[in-house]
Amino acid sequence: MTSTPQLIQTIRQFMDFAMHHSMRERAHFAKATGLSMPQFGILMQLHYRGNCAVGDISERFDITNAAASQLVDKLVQSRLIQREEDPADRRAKLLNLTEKARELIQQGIEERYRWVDQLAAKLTPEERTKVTEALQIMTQAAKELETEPATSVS
Amino acid sequence: MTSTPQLIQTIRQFMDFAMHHSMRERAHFAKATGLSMPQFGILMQLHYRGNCAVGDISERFDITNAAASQLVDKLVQSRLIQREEDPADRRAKLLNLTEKARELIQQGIEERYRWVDQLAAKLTPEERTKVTEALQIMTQAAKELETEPATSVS
DNA sequence: CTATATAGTTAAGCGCTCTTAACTAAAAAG
DNA sequence: CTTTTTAGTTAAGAGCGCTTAACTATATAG
Repeated sequence: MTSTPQLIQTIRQFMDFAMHHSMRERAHFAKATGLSMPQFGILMQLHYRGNCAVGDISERFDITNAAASQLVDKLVQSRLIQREEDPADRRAKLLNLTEKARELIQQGIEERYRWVDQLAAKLTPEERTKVTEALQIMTQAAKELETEPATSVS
Repeated sequence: MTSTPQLIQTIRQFMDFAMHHSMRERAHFAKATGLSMPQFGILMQLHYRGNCAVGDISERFDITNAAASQLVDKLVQSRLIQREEDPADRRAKLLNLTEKARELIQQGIEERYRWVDQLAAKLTPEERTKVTEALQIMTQAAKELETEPATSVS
């Protein structure tokens, strides 16, 4: 248990940089597309988690069904979401991204990761090897954490 | 230029995890304290960048002076910001966090980094060494990027 | 079949942020 | 000293997201 404080400090510092850039790019993208943050969030959920129902959105963002329905409706009117009846349960709706939305999101992702590309370009081959290995370790640990119940800190 | 695609993929993947957690904790904190996202952002700016004027806020968040003034005013009424005349330029105002705000922010930071602590706790001593070294490399690269003019990707 | 629970929509109303426009007051320029 | 620029505030009004409440329609339980 020797270098833990330094480790934590190092992770926090890098995450501050990463967060700072991601937030700014996210805000910039939302502004450029005219999407509000909640609308943007819904598109990202559909992109990463796949098609879902209105209730999944209200659950994920901790808002009422009414609010989710209204947000979805605006995205439908903007031709970014397709809303159709679920044949298996005709009360429910199936939400899909339109092609227009997919293109938009792809742009957003590329913009968001431009910083990562610039960062990677600055590293030497030796550094790249080290960083790749270390972040794979971190990602693995993150995945494990996600599947565990919440635990207390050491 | 051998392993760059894998490197970039690895960085992106980890950043996705980190962003996901940071965003959720940020939203949770804002909700718990009753602060809106813009209000929270202003407090964070004052925390990280130190005291500043109203104009600095409007510039940073790309809003008008009027909007910044109104947001600040609400934070002043909530006793989270102290607003006093700048003796060097009596048109300007000096904005400071109150003690109440500092305590609040400290809680927020701890909450936001709980994930980091859990992550660090999962690593072996050997992994800790590797991760520390790699993230120091990345942070250094990020710092260098920040001071450079915007560059195109290789 | 009837009663109840579930999925979603709609409308009214509140609070928030934001903008524009008009304003005060101080600083800088002529 | 007068003019112009700068920093900030205030007010009116638009737009958005959210909630509650009332509603429709489908599915499920008794």
